Amino acid sequence: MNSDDYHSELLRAYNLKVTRIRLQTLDVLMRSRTAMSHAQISQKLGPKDVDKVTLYRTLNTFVDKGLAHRVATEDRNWLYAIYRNDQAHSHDQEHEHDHAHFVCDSCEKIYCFPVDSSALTVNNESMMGFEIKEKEIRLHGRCPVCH
Amino acid sequence: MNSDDYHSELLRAYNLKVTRIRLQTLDVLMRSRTAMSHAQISQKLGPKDVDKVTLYRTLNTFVDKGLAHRVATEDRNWLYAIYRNDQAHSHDQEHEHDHAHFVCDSCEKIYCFPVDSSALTVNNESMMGFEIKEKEIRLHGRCPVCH
DNA sequence: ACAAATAGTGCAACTTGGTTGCAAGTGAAA
DNA sequence: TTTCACTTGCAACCAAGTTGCACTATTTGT
Repeated sequence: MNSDDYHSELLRAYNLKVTRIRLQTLDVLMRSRTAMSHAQISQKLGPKDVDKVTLYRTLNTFVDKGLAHRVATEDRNWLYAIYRNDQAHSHDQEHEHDHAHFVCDSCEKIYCFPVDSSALTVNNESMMGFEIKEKEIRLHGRCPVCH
Repeated sequence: MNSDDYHSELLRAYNLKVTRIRLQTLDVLMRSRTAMSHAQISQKLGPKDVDKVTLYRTLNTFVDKGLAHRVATEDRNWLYAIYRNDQAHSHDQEHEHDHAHFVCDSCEKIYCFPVDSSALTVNNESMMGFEIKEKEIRLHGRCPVCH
């Protein structure tokens, strides 16, 4: 099975029609180790080949259907990343989407990591009465490439 | 010492000239338990009384000088909160600004919490080679008010 | 294999949140 | 009280993302 077939199946599994743009977008995201912005994806796809609005809608659809997730960066942009099988999330339904994001202060790339959410604890009394449903840990520093 | 005097001193301690707008902005932020958006602050101040650009600049200045910090929300806005004394941060210089933010999924307010950063760990082999300088944990759920 | 129904695409115009440039006003050090 | 750098207010601007609408492509049923 080639990667296009694989991607088609993935799209269908999420009740999405298989279109050229979705396949290409999915492919770009799958190949990237880091979460990508609209602009970055658009560039990879060839900006003339894909309308910016269509790409925004494609990405939003991926997020809405639970195929991808979105991270807001410090400079008020969004980055998108596909949920990967190999990024084993907690099997606890509640915390299925717990995340660790690593933000490189040098190249500004954002890496997504699998994380055992039970290892994330906040030991503080002032949090009494707050019901925690989901956790995201965001780490800043330097990635191996920029080291 | 009244609160204005206190705020004046705080501003001076951060090498900022004491102006009406800074005092008022500081006051609004100090009174709030949650991080506030430009729009929220502006409303508290009386939108006619403070130019939006000036408020943006005031907030940016606070952040630049280390008096406040900024959290990017999911919907690409910024919220601002003063670093408080009573929010004891780790005394480890490196991780001085480690944070826990609680995002209420109902009222969308963001609460800042003190946190013992050493309690935040990500146990994962795939993070080899990543140098972590700062950590932020972001928790989603329901705050006591919306419970 | 084909047509109808449904969903996706492309374009232009728009909205929102935030920034820049510049002239005028103000705080604080001397 | 004068000076000078810093702050403020206004208008114009910018960039990211969205909406409305006509058109096109994918899917489903036959």
